[in-house]
Amino acid sequence: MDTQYSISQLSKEFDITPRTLRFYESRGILAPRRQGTTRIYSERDRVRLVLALRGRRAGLSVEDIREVIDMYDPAQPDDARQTMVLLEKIREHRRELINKINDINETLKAMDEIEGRTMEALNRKTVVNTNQLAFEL
Amino acid sequence: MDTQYSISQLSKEFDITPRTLRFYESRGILAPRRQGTTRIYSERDRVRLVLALRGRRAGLSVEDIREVIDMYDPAQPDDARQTMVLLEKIREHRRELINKINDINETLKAMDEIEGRTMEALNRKTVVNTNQLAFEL
DNA sequence: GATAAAGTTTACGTTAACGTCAAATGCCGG
DNA sequence: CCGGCATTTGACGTTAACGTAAACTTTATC
Repeated sequence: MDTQYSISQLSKEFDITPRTLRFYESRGILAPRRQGTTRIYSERDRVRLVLALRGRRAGLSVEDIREVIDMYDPAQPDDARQTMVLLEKIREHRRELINKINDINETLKAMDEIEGRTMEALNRKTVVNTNQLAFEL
Repeated sequence: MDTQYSISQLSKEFDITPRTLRFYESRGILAPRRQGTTRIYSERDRVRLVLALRGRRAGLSVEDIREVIDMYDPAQPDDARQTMVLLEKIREHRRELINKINDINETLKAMDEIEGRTMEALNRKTVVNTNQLAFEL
């Protein structure tokens, strides 16, 4: 079958603009073939796009995304030295991501506490308001 | 004791520039008192800065950070309606953060796989190189 | 074969979060 | 009193990740 997609199909499916797809192409993340001048995206492009959007939501830069995806989907085998360099980059990314998760968790904990305290305060206020209301009736 | 800090002390401690501290002040996150024209940061400022930097690493915008911190450390009690609005914002933030963690975890899983495959490839290459080396010797 | 719909390139615009001067002021040891 | 260092305000500069508009071409449709 070798499914293929137009730029508008992909942009609708993932709720991004064509501009974003062209931008990712300009940064080496996507490489659709051309039919004349029109872009035609393959299944492989679609997979790379999924990974890219996930990385984006995870907070990676477009450049980082490209590096990671290229490792995941190696077009040409690199020499060992180059591979080690990239491997170290991946590990660094991972350390950063783990730190990020920790920060997020801390923030979530703080939010929980805020929510608890706020609800409590809110209840107190509601009681007061109810009393006032009762008083006025 | 009521410890207090100069702008350079805080910027060194947290490895940020004075510019960042002034910027956060301009956005309502910090509010150091002044001695003449010079900023003097209190322990409360320091705490708010810690929260701000954590939120920053977690991927919150400065505006979001301000909202969250203000809820955490309410200067004046808000009316109930306003409180509900902020509370809903907090909950939305939390949903976003949880999604973010999921994306990060997916990315980490992909990285694990990449690392495994890369190590494998690397080992194969090393063997080849070793052979070549042996051949040349 | 006109017209609309979709796509293309080029290029300038936008926003967030600071960076980077510049020019002036405050303060301190010698 | 002076040179030097810390700070201040103000303003323009920077980068990333697209948005937006213009001017055209291609493709589909009636």
